[in-house]
Amino acid sequence: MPFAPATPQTTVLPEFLPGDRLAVLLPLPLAGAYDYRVGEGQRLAPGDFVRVPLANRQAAGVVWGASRGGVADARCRAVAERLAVPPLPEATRRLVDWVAAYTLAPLGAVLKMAMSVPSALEPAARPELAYLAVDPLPALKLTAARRRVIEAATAPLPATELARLAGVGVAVVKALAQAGGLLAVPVERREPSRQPDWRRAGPSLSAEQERAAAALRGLVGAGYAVTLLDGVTGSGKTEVYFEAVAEALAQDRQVLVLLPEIALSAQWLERFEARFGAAPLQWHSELGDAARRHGWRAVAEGRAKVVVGARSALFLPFPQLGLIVVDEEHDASFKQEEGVVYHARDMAVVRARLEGIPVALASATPSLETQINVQAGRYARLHLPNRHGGALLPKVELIDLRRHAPTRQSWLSPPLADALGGTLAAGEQALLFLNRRGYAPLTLCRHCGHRLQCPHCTAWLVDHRFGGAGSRRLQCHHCGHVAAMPPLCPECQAEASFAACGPGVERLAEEVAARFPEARLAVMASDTMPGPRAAAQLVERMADRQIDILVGTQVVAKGHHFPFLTLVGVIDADLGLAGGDLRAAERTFQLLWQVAGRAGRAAHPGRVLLQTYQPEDKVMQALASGDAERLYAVETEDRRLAGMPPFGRLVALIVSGSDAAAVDRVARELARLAPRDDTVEVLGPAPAPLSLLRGRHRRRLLLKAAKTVPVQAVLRQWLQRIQPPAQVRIQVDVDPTSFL
DNA sequence: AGCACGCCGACT
DNA sequence: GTCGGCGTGCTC
Repeated sequence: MPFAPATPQTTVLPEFLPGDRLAVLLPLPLAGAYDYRVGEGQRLAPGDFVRVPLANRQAAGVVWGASRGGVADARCRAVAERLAVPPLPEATRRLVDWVAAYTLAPLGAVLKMAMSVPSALEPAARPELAYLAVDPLPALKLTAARRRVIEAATAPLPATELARLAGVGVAVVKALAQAGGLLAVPVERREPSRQPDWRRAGPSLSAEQERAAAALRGLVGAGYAVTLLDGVTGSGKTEVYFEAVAEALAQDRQVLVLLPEIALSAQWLERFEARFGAAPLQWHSELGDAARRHGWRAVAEGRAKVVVGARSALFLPFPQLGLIVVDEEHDASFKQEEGVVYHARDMAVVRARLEGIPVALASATPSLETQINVQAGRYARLHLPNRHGGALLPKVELIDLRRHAPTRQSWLSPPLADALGGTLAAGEQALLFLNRRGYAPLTLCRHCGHRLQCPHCTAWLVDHRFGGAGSRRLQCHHCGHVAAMPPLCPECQAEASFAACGPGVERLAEEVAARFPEARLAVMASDTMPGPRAAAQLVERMADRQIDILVGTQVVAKGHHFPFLTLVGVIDADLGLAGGDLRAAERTFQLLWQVAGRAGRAAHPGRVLLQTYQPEDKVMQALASGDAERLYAVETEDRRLAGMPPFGRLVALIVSGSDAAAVDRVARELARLAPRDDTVEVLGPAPAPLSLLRGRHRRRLLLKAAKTVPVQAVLRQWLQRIQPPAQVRIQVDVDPTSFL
């Protein structure tokens, strides 16, 4: 876990005057800032956005501070101009510095995340003009075309629309306006959207919720604090942290709510609007350019009061941040694995510390790291042990697949099939969970055993039969490679010899449809829903009881509320346990517990059936008994004994490139140059489990160190001693959470 | 990230 | 004989 050093919050900004040298950081993968001279008539301060000359072009950057020298006067060029945008706030700049130092990412690459909308720095586009006929019409040459334009221009219209209406070219409209026949008026700016209103009455909270809400409210405005909001599914965590949001708004501060991308659901937004009477600003990867530009500026100018977004929202330039909430804090998608490798939950804690504000981490299944921070007294904990409205937690039962084996090419064990039949007969809904997209994860030749593999990755091609296009195809889930099913086995040329092995959600749905032909069935997976709207529609149909059985991957687990769902069946509870991942047990528990929590949220008690080959496993036992504490205690002890995070530190180095031999050379060289002392241990190199990914060969090294070791300094020294050829890349992953 | 510089294949 | 492919290297 990263900890930001305590530092004073206020600094007197030095001003830079013409002729002074200063450092400008550019959003490019450069290790540090470049020196520039302040131009004539300019006054600049740290944080100012500026345009500077760079080689034969110009680039936007941020004044980072005083010059660090070392560049000849002749090479030092002048700042072109200061951009008309509020300066990047000091806390945001320090976050950029901190994240770069912690992750070993180039400083400029981190700045790029805070400058994610280049067009937002440009001066506002001049307002669009609308044209209206001048009345009375001045004397001018009126052609037939012009007359039609005058007749159409009874109300202000944009030029293109007016031209279309009059059946003329835009040139006619423009010329007529020039001649004085049309009056140009700026189009009225889109009405500023309504602001969330904290004065609205909140929902009635239970005594338990009110206690937690009061505690969180009390932290807003009182400095840095980390609080775990730990509440069972359906306990109303969201409503509790909304009260802290209301308090921050009352203090006229901004709020950032981070959610896993997938959980940015219509249902969450509905709840927010119900509480505050207006939508928050949404920030996610599918935003269009105009929305991004508007959003970035609204944050920078302090107009956006509440921002809800996926991890990248953490780097928005809030000038008045008063509260951060990280919902579903245990979720693995907060870890960014590409480019700048960082964990948004951990960096949110850092940001809160740098801003001097509280951060709330919410989850029904908190990560082990966070729980250990609570035990160590670093984080406070607010616990909501009961479901809101008295709903009962579902009963979790294990189905031992060794005793209740499904028949061949079937995935529903007799007890689960019986339960499904009963649920349908009672007119209730069921959810079948299988965390595998497509029809079958593996296709092999019955004659020679050849397996269909991705040409660019160490991965099987997944058979998709009922995908969007309707046609059958093979797909790699790592690189997106798509291929048709070959007519012959590429190895032995046998005809029609392919056999699908194992189930995906599509195949499971096929079986369910065959067994329960009368049931209304839907499949929910990230690839069966082209966007958040499709997901919302499906959730709505489910809530409307237009679906009897929903078959889904992990996208069903996140933030959806299905009031009439009473049965959850987990097809392969063991799926996440294989592979020796440090967090396999914890993650499997979190995912399945979250899936189980979909059942029985309203008046009906729910039932959860887990199909497993290892019912005696500690994870299965924890799920069946609901005793998470014991599982976490065992996991904590295991990690402590092994010196694993958070009791020790890990850094992964991934060496990759298209030339396997070159990659191997660099990986071996790294190992040879590895730091040798008794505080660190270097393991590897070893081929990565995904030893080929997107056409790049990959080798891994792992540095394991005691918690007190300054791993960044160790790594910097280590990496300084090696100069890999350009085609070979060394990626550093501090605190890795994935070991692929 | 851009953008130029620099060495090897298919065209006017 | 040129146009152009993208590998490599630099930008205060």
